[in-house]
Amino acid sequence: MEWLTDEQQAAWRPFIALLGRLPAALDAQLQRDAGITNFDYLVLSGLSEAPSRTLRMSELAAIANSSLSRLSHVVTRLEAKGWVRREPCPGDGRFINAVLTDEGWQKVLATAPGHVSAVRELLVDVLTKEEFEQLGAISARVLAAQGIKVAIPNAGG
Amino acid sequence: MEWLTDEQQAAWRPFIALLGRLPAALDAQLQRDAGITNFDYLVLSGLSEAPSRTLRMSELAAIANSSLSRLSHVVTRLEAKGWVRREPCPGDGRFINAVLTDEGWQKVLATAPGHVSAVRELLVDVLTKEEFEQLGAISARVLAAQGIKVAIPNAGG
DNA sequence: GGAACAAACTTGACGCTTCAAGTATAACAT
DNA sequence: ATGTTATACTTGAAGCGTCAAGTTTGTTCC
Repeated sequence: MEWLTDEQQAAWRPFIALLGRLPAALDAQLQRDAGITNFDYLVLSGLSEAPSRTLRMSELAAIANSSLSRLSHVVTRLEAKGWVRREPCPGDGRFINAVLTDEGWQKVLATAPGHVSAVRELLVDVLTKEEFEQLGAISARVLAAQGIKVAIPNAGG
Repeated sequence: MEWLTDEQQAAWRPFIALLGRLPAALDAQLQRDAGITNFDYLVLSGLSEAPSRTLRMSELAAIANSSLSRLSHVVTRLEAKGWVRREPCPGDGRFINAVLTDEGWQKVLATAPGHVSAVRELLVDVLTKEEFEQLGAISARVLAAQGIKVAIPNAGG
């Protein structure tokens, strides 16, 4: 085998540190201010942007970068809090629609500003416009290599 | 408040997807081939690179981007597997040294090649040299804004 | 149209992470 | 020298994620 070159390590180390720390920092803000996890937020905000605030479990799992199993557990918790409800899909009994309730919508509205601020403070505002775009492009490329395409709203895609 | 612009979202979405998926992919390889988590590996390899394969718990926590609590639990498990042992520090009774055992060293040797291959396949090889360096520089910058400095071996730092 | 297969989702158990609290040692103040 | 505060770490419980199985509903293929 061959470990990474010094140059590669100089890039790898900061990146893996970021991978470890940024999610923790984002989670900390959401937990403190809204009592939810980053993943909860991803699920709620994913639903909030969908037509009729409704998505099939499997679609929602793709948006939240999650296994169905994980999503199922989380939706059970979110349902218990009254933010989401499940509805069987009339056409095909295998599908389950997750629907954001009005209370869930209110939760998203209440939570978004603080979360957006955290994203800005931790990431967006410490980078130049070009750097942030590069970060996005690089991320998209890594995901594309795994066959994953990320949906971007308002991007004609 | 103000949500992100379309341009910013076009960068943010792929990035957060990467944040969700890459650790899972790395964990999957390590779990399958070595029965350990990414975090376990970070701890073991961190020790393997330290002088005398020994680090104080708090230093190791910094290297592994972890809380002391999390590290303490993990070291307990790694100790049970015979890969790490704890030693009180003679000079200052508050410090505890974590020491990589010979078995732990062997585990690192056995695990590293597969892990490195995964890192290459998932990340390094799908990017150009320039992109990978940019990714490292951007990561370092984001961390620096939090006051975090990442140690790079063989970099005169 | 009935049996085999597949797809979508759920469930339970186990392991890991986090949080709050606790212990033990050292440094500091008076 | 003694009480106070700070540092380094541990511990237990509660919550979350993962994995392997299980359930239910559709599809396919003679």
